[in-house]
Amino acid sequence: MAASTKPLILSILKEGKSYGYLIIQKVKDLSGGILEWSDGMLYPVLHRLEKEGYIESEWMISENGRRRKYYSITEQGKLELIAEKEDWLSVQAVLAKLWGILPTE
Amino acid sequence: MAASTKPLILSILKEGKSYGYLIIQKVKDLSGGILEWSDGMLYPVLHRLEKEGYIESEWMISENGRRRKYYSITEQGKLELIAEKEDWLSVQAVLAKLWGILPTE
DNA sequence: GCAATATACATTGAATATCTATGTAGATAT
DNA sequence: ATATCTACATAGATATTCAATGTATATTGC
Repeated sequence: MAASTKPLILSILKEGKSYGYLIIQKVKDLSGGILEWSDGMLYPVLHRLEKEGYIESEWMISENGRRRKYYSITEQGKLELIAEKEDWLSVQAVLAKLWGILPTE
Repeated sequence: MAASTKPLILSILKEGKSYGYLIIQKVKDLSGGILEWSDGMLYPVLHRLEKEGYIESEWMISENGRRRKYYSITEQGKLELIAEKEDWLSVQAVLAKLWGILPTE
């Protein structure tokens, strides 16, 4: 389910700028190793989100001389995240009912 | 987000057989009117899920003479639902962390 | 010093998914 | 009568997905 990439990426970037490789690590980390994204899957999504204006990028050189493309969320991206969150929680609420579990807050 | 159609449809059919039009009503109902699926969106998904063996169908005639195609979940579909549920909850758990809300159970 | 691994980004392209528009048809309500 | 509701279906343009492949530098282990 790669449909979850959008809210996940936007949510991560809302916490501060990050770059492709680190985002993959972060997702793996937060999920306890369950979610393992490939780079070939992520980069096209980042490019698309940038093209759509939800995130923006800037090249930077890290301490060790490695080049990285840092992404940050835009104002438009923050609005989009709010909409994505609403959508997600709507579905989540229905599934929670069907599965007999508590809805999130 | 039509990626949620699969777990939603399988979850609804796990509660008992149903048909296209009623599934749309059920989703609208459970979501308090938020999720409004079009029939042109749903039917191809039903056909695909049947082709993949997760659900099966039979034509029936309702009390008022209307023809309906009832779908039921298969054993394979039940297994798939378990997997889908796991996937969903994995993403849900990560989003819950990022959003600072409680994870579902 | 060399090989293996980790870091870091990018694109191509085939396969698949999405969903609007459109069509059919009978039932019910006004 | 006519509008609305019930009920299913497909075509096809558009978008998405992701594995495979390619480039390049840094670090670690031996």
